[in-house]
Amino acid sequence: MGRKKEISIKLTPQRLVIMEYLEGNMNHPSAADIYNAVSKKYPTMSFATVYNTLETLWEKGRLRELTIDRGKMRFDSNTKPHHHLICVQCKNITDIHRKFALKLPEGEQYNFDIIGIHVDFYGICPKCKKEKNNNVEVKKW
Amino acid sequence: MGRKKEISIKLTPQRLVIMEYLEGNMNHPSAADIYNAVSKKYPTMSFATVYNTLETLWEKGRLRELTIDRGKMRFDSNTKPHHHLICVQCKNITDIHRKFALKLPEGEQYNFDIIGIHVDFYGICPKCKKEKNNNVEVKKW
DNA sequence: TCTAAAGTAAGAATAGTTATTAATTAAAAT
DNA sequence: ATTTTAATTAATAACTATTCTTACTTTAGA
Repeated sequence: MGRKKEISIKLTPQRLVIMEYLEGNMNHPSAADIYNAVSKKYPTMSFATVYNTLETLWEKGRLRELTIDRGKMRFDSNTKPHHHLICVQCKNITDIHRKFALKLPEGEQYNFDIIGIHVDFYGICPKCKKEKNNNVEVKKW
Repeated sequence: MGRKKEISIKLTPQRLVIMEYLEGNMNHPSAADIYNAVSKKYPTMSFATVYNTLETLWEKGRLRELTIDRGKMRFDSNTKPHHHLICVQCKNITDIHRKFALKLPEGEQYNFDIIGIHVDFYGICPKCKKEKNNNVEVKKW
């Protein structure tokens, strides 16, 4: 009935809570973000289950993994092809749903089977621009 | 005299060995790759020194950090603006020096100060295409 | 209802990176 | 050239994110 049925994974309470949290979430949360949020609703939730569920959803193509932060995965429940605008200071990520016409150059070495293209725009977001001392760490991106 | 002098960091034997290894290196090595390679020439090299040097070079704008692999940094000594073509299977990274004309959509939420744009093409490289069982892990990217 | 397969929770293990500290060294200042 | 001092190194401990292990539990289907 519900949209959730469409994906062929066993529906457990834990998975439903996680999927509910992710659905329409535009914050590109980390595994810890997800764990912290869902354990409020489901206090016995374990970190392993968060990771297991993320892995499963991703295998089913329901999730994109983002490697934006140094050493910390972030997850994007928006699986429509889109690009990202990343604030190098606060690490917030904004979705960009424009389509860019990008073609690889010709050449032997580029003879890949392309399966995806991601454009990352890096910059300082309006909020961080306003704050003082905002250039202390700007070089770090 | 040499090009190395231009950057304003103390020149130590350790740093020179690391810089020499990185110069013109197109392999986008990880910290471990670098450590393994340079400790052959300089056996007392410590991992901490590799990380310290990478940090310093990056602060001086002499290095780009790539977050391609899950949980492992890779480093790019080519600081000219360029893009990447990534094999989702063997994780090799090919540089693309074409320039793409990319503009952010109009809109309040996109009012960033843009400081960089990176395009990542994902695909299967020619070498991996030839190999058998090459779709075992293809979904994992 | 029973069974087999799959999922969960807790915590141990691992990998990559960062932090700490005492000893060493490079570059600047005599 | 020697001294000074401030930065760098090496060893290793600590930390963080993620994966693995295991015993127990639950789900879905026969």
